[in-house]
Amino acid sequence: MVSYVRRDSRLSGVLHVLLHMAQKDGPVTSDVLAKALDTNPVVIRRVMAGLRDQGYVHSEKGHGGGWTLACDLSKVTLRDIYAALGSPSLLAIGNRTDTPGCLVEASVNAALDKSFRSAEELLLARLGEVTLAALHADVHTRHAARGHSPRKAKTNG
Amino acid sequence: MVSYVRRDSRLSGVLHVLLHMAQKDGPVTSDVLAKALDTNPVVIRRVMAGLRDQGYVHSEKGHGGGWTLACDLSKVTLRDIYAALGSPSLLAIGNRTDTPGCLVEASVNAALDKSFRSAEELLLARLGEVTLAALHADVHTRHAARGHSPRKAKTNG
DNA sequence: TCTCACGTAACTTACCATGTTGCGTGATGG
DNA sequence: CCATCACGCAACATGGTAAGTTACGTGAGA
Repeated sequence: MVSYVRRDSRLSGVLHVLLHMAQKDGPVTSDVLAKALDTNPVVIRRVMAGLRDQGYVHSEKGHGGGWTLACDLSKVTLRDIYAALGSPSLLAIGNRTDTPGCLVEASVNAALDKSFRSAEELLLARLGEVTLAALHADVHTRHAARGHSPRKAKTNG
Repeated sequence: MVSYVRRDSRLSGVLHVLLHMAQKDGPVTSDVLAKALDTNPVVIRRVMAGLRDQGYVHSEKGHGGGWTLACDLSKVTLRDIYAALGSPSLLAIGNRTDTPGCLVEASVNAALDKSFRSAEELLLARLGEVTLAALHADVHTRHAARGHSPRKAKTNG
């Protein structure tokens, strides 16, 4: 009855991947993406599976294959991506029990749940305000601020 | 470099304990509290250590010993208790890396952090609005709604 | 047909709140 | 003074999950 939850960075990772894909013309292989994120290709495929199933990206096998964007970046928000990952738990703290047999605990649960829910709602709302296009534009802005030419970006890391 | 975090229910547990103590006149032993929370006395002592160090509760050894409240319930909020527990992580999702060597990741981090921070701030603010006294009153309200006499409460669970 | 790249299952690892055991300390009471 | 109680604390065990890894299968291109 103990719910575990590791600090989940899948959303962060997926966004990183999507933005890298947005900077490339052709398909990008899991291997290349894995190197960019300093991780394993299988991890990339695993985490991208949900996005593929929901049509945000497309994958192709064989020579010249890899991952390509299959959506309008200006119409997809971080909240959409979060949902595509299966809407994992947002909060790291929670109630001891969902079905308290004790009035005291029921009272505690009610008070905490109220706060928890409002925080979750706010977070989801904020994620819903940010489009992938906005993020992509931000990357270019940061590049310019670094004194580089916006195109032909070096995309290590 | 992977930050782990189990669904933390210490706040929930501590609040449960404090409210039970508020309903008793004398000291309450870790053993009694442990039975109420269906856990181990050592766990109670461990989680209460922070509260004791910060003066919210008092502990006494020997015969007739146990835990007693040492604060004004109307002046202590859930946020105070949360802080006394060491301000554990609130969010279950986070960035892959805190120090990105990649502009793309920096951009992702910035966007997510903004949302994360606002959610955390809201949650803390909400917790800061609820006093232990309010929770205690809520327990009595729930008791009355159950058709019991407010005093002499049965405090199982 | 060989290589590439994804698809997927199975296993391992890392991490940490919680559970548990054991021993020490101080206070009460006989 | 000694037995008992109750906290203090260190040390170890447990359990669950994201991420890492290995292995094998499938389909597409050269």
